[in-house]
Amino acid sequence: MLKEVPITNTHQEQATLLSSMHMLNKQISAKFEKCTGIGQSRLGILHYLYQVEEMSQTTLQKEVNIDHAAITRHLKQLEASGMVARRKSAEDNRVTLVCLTEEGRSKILHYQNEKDHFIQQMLSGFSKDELNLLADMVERMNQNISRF
Amino acid sequence: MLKEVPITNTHQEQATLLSSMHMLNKQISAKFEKCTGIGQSRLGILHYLYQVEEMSQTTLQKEVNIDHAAITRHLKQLEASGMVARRKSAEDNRVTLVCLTEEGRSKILHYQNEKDHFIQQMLSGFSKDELNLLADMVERMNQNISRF
DNA sequence: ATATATTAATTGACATATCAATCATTGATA
DNA sequence: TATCAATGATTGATATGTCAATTAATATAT
Repeated sequence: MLKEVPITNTHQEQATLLSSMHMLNKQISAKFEKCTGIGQSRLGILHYLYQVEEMSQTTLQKEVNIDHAAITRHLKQLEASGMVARRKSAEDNRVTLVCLTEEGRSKILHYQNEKDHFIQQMLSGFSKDELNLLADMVERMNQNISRF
Repeated sequence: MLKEVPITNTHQEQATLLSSMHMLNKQISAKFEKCTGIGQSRLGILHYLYQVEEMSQTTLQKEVNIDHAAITRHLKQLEASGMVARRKSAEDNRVTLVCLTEEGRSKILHYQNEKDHFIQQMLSGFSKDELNLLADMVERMNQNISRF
């Protein structure tokens, strides 16, 4: 009659899992920034800019999946720190085109290295199968809650 | 000479995984609050208070692993909304003791139900083995970055 | 052609988190 | 016991994110 785990514990375990994921994410955010010197979102923006010559803010916004307002503010700061340059589009005066500066292009390599190192540490001890399954589960959780 | 995956792709896949986890977490935060009507941290605070008669803010802070300042602000709002009550400790006038009000104690049941429902949805299609492995991997990632 | 819609970007108001500084109280010590 | 250190809570400054309202430019429709 005994299953592996009483049904009443399942709820508790899953709640604990959610809580653990929440805490893990907070840890990751904090440590990522500490190790790399830049936040995940900010580096994500730079990452997309790196792969392209120029990009409108809206395109960028859709790629990195951050609010319009947040993009504007990130880019302002990145511009102020000399990492990116912005200019109005000639064809459509509403759009602002963004690109990495030379300085930004060289600095991002350093950030990427730190990021890779961070990830290596975070995932050390994980087998290839585990990583695949983890990616799969993350994807499925995303799917499951995307309907709401 | 061919391994399963060229080494250069591993970095990219892991970076994608990190990014997916980041996005998942943002999704979870948003949808959780939408579904339950309260944020994860806030409900976490109530959850700990539920299991106990009274608690000092510092004890609570350590349990939920949120900054002192954030705790103070959460509790102020929870007090304003009638969910919790606070009083100074007689033995030590520095400490503030917190407890759920009757109203808070009854409302939390509703929140917990919504939360359980949310989690069920999020984890639907996950086998017991998968859940165990996921919990294990989350724990290991946490361990791996705790040193930094 | 002019009024109306839509689109891109910005700004303001708000929520939540952190860190650093401060205040009040208590404990320890010289 | 008078001083100094440690502790609990609060507050202020700052960072990042959201949503809603606004502004400017372009597209559409009558």
